This record gives sequence, C-alpha cells and structure tokens, in this order.
Amino acid sequence: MEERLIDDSIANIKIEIQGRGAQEVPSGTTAQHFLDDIGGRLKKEALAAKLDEDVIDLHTPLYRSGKLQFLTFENNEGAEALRHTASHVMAQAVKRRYENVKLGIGPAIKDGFYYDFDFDKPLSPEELEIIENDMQAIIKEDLPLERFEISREEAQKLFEERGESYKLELIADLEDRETITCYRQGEFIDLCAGPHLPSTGRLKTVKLLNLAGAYWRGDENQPMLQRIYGTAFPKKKMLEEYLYRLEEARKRDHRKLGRELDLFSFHDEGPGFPFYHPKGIVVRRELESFWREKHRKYGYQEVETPIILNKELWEKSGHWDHYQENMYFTRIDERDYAIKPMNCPGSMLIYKMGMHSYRDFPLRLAEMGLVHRHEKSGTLHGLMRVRSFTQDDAHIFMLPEQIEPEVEGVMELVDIFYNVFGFKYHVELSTKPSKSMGTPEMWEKATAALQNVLENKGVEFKINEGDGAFYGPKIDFHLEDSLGRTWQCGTIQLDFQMPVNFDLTYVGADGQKHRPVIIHRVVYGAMERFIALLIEHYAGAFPLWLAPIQVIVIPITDKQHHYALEVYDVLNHHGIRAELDTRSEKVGYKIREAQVQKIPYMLVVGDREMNAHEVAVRSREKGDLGPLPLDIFLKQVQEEISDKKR
RNA sequence: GCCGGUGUAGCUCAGCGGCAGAGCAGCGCAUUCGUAAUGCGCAGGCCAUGGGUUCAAGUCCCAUCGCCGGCUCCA
Repeated sequence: MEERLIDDSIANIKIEIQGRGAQEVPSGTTAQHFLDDIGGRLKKEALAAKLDEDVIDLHTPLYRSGKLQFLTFENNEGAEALRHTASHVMAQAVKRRYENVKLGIGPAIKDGFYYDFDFDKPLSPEELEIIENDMQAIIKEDLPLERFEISREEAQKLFEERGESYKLELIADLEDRETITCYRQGEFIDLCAGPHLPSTGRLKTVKLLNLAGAYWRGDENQPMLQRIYGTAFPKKKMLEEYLYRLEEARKRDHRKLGRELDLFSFHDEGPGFPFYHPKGIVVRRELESFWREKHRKYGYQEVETPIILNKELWEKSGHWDHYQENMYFTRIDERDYAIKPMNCPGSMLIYKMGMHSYRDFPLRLAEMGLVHRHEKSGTLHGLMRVRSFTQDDAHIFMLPEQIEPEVEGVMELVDIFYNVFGFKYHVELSTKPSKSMGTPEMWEKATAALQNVLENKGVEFKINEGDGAFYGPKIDFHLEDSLGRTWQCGTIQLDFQMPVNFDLTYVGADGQKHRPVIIHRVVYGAMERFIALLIEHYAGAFPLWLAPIQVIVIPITDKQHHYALEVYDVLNHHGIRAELDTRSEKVGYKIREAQVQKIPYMLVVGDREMNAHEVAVRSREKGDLGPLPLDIFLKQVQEEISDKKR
C-alpha cells in the first residue's frame, strides 16, 4: 500500500472479494464501501481489512487492485487493530488530562495493549479509572481516525512542536523511509503505521488493567517510563469472560497453591531460596525417579559434582569473565571459591580423569545438580525464578559427526517427557550473545548444526537473536504458565568452547588426539520451575503417580476405625501413599477437606463396606464411584500409577 | 537492579489519628453421623523492621527488608 500509483485518482482498480467475484471501482474507494454493500454481520464485525498481504484500514482509500479480505476480532490482525486504536484513545485521554506528558510507544499485544508515557509525576493506580472514564468520553465523541503521510521533515517538525522527544527518536530510526505515516483523531496525532478502526466510536469495551514501569526501548540505561496495560473487546460480554478467565488463572498460581497444598515455602531469611515441605518433596522425588529411569534407558550415566569449587576452575571455564555477576563466592583457608552456577566445569573434571576413545562416544554424563545464581531481586517469582535450583543436567561428549543425531535424540527425549504431562511447548533457537567466547566461525558452525536438526525434523521454531549461552548457541523449549507467560525449561546447548578451555581430548581411529564436542542439555530445566509449571498446569490436582497423598481412607463412625486401619495398612504396604482420617467429623466434612486438598481417591468405609470387605470409592474428579472390593481397587490404583495416567 | 503498589492472627481480609477485630484454620468438650463445611467454648498479635511527626500512630512521614505487577536479565 506504500507504492500508490501517481495521479491515478481517475483510473479504476479491480478489487476481488472472496465469494463475490471481482469488481471494478474508481481508485480511492475504501474497504468500507464494499462492506456497506455486503452489510449484515460482517459489516458490523469487520475491524480492518487486508488487500493481498497488506493489512489496511477500512476507511483508507484504495489505490491499487488486489484481493480484499475483511478482518474481524476473530483474526489476530483484526483484534490488533481494535486494541491498537484503544491504545491511541488511551493516549489521547492521558494527553488531555495531564500536562507535559510525553508519548513512548503503544502497541497491541496478546490479549490487549499498552502505552508507555513519560509523566512529570508518577501515576497512581486509582487514576486508571479516571483515564478509563475519559476514554469512554472519547469513544462517545466518535472521532474519525485519519491516516496521513508526511515527509520526514514535516514529521520531525510536527513532533518537535508537540514536544514528543521519544517520537523524534523513533522517526530518526525510520532512516530508509521517505514518508512517514501518522494517524489523527481530533486533536491527537500519533506516529503510527496502523491500521486502525475508522472512528473511536467503533470501540465498544475498554478496560485499563495495570500500571508498570518499563525502560524506554527496553534498555536499562534509558529512562524509565510508565506503562499502562489495558484491553479491549468488541463485546462487553467478552471482556467479562476474559476477566473471569484471568481470575480463574490466578487461582492456579503455583505460589497460592503451593501454600494451600503445603508443598513449599519461602522465607525472609533466604529470599529466592525455596524450602520444600514433605508433600512438595514427594512430587519432586517422583519426577526425579521417572527421570532416572528414562535416562538409564537412553544411555546416560549419572554423576554428582561438588557445589563449591575454587576460583581457578571458574577462570578456566570462562565463568569468571562471563558470568561473575551472577555468581556467589566464598573463602576457604584464605583461598577464593565459587558456589557453582552451572554444572559443566565439574563434569569436565570427571571427563579429564582418564583417556577417552572415540569408541566410548557419545559419552552421556547426567547430573541432578544444585546450582546457585544471583538473580536480581526484582526478578524473583515463586518457584519459577529462584536463586538456587536443581538442573536435570547432562553433558554429552561426542564426535563432531555425532552432533546432529545427538541433538535429535535429546529433542525426542524432551518431547517424550513433556507429553507425559500433556504440556504444549514452543521451541526457540538462541544465537550468539554480545558477551561470548569463541570464534565467529565456531558460532556459525554450531548455530547451523542446531538449525539443521530443527529444519530436518520439521519443528517450528522462532529465532531468539543474541540469547545463547556465552559458550554456544542453544535450542530452548518454552512452557506456558497459567497466565500465558512463557518460561524456558528444556534447553540443548552446543559447545565447542569448553573442550578448548579444559583441553579435552579423545583418541580417534587414527591414534591421534582430537577435540570432542559437548552438548549441555536439560529436559525439565530446573526442578523448581518445572514443578511450578506442573502445579499451574494441573491446578494443583496432580495425577495419581505424582499426588503427595494418593488415597485417603474415611471411616464414617468410630465403629469402622478398625477396618479403616486395615484398609490403610494394606494400601500402605503396597506402596500407596495413603492417609487415614479418624477424626470425629461427619463424612461430608472429611470429604470436603480431601477435595480441597485435591486427593485423587477417597475411600469411604461404613458398616456396609466393612461387612463386605469393600471400599466405597470416590474420585476427586468424578465423585462417588460406588463400592469395590479392596483388592480390585488396589489393582486399579497400581495400574493407574504405573501408567502415569493423566 | 529499576518503576509503581503492598505488608494487621497460620490463611483471607476489615480497621486509616483515640482500648487491635471478623470468618476460616488450630485446640478443648459434646456429637457417631453415608459422599464438598455439626454445635458450644478457648486460645491466637512487638499491626514487617528501624527512625520521625503528634498529647496520642496499624493509621501520617522517611528509610530498610520482604512480597505483588511490569521492565531488564535468565533454567
């Protein structure tokens, strides 16, 4: 849409609309024109349009032929137009009410929009409601949004007059552009590529959600702006549903469930250092034993290396130069030591203990390693981001030609693990960071190898520029929390550097010494983070194999205590994590409590069950399942556990 | 680390210059009950910490710490 034809206002253009054929109309006709013709629901619901591949306004004249398609809220791009317009309306409201406020940027994002402002004095959360009301007024005014293009010079003058220094920076960055696109609604003008709704009145429901700080251009050396987050929907009901979903998601928050289910805790005495409670550690140990079982099968050997190692080791590994600000240090006998932030140097020392033949490769050394990293205080987040965590690490020593099959093998392992829990995940390829070791060729080779595997396997991935480890590029696996925030879990890092730093060798078929290649990889990532994600994923209702308490026996009266104890003993002796509730409470009360604790099975035993040597099974999800002979129940439960049924 | 908010009983919260409260949980007693809350009673607090203002401070101000939402950073 940039390359509009010169002086074509008389010429006709040919617009094709799916299901309606092509028609010739005068150049300068708008998408809205066709909509008015079509009418009906689409007319009401269309928010923007697409001419071939260009997303455009409904109300901006068309100057070229093409295929026209209408975008509603159901299309991502339609929703973005709606929310982007909402962000402009918010900015307009803010500019009307506050003096000397400068505009940053205000894009549409997943589920909403934000706008960054530089205020004279900080905004308080109460003011959001006032701004929201002001927005309603602007919506009522039904101001048309006008798109216009001006020259760079004009744009500079325009935003300079308005005191918009941040916008001037943005314009300066649009170096290659002759003309600059702006949108105007009433007295408000913004630098913007669009598209937008035809008028502010087309916005129906807007809601401002929260207030946050954000560095200008995401750079911590730049000024901090105030960001207002909000959302917009075409229907009030959709907003209500969204807010309800948000509230439901908050109930799944692992920090809340962790406390309610007595899984773990944090204390002021050690911010960022998690404490596992008895129930929490059950979940973790189950995950670990599953991990050990699978890793043995996949050809890994387990090792364990010390938590504290001397400074010289970390100098050699490169951590001293590249990772120091994240490390903790201590002194022993007047000498400097570091608490390990990664497990690799320890494994390197094990590798170096003897000679290695190419025949031993790939050598896979796995380690459940506890690492400590100094994370900035503001980044700590429950179990998701902590300062000490256990990585389910492994280092694979191998021949260069084993890279691709090994990377592939790890990817398969990750897939197997995540599928057991029913996790959906996405993959990113992280490339060379600014702070890194090794030659550009090494990085290129390693990055290409990883990309190759991803492409050969047909895995969708996005490239995460500059986010690799300091010693090599990586493939990252990301999982979503209950609020849709994503967290990196699994990672596969390719490393040509550590073998050099540690002078690692193997003897090849030629009898000569060669340099091995290393993969650093984790599957869960960090046990802490993975457990946090599991809690949110299951909303605290762990599948039977992970449940801290698997079965609770609930006698109805004292008369059945003896039999209930017998049932409990049988379960317990068969390795089932069972509890017995002999308190003098009504069944309803005991069941409620067990439900709240999300215990998978409740066994109600009264006179009937006692006499028939049965148990009345109640499932957490399905409710009363009726009576069953104890041995049958036991068998079913054992099967469910060993199948790791979800 | 930065910006904003916030911190009262184990949990959820009320109190916002004038004697520290409620519900749930806990404990005791009674109750012996059939699938999501039995009744009565009793306890429980350096109102995050340290300063300040005031005749008087959970309450107002400042600082520190923790936590929450973001930003930056990362498993």
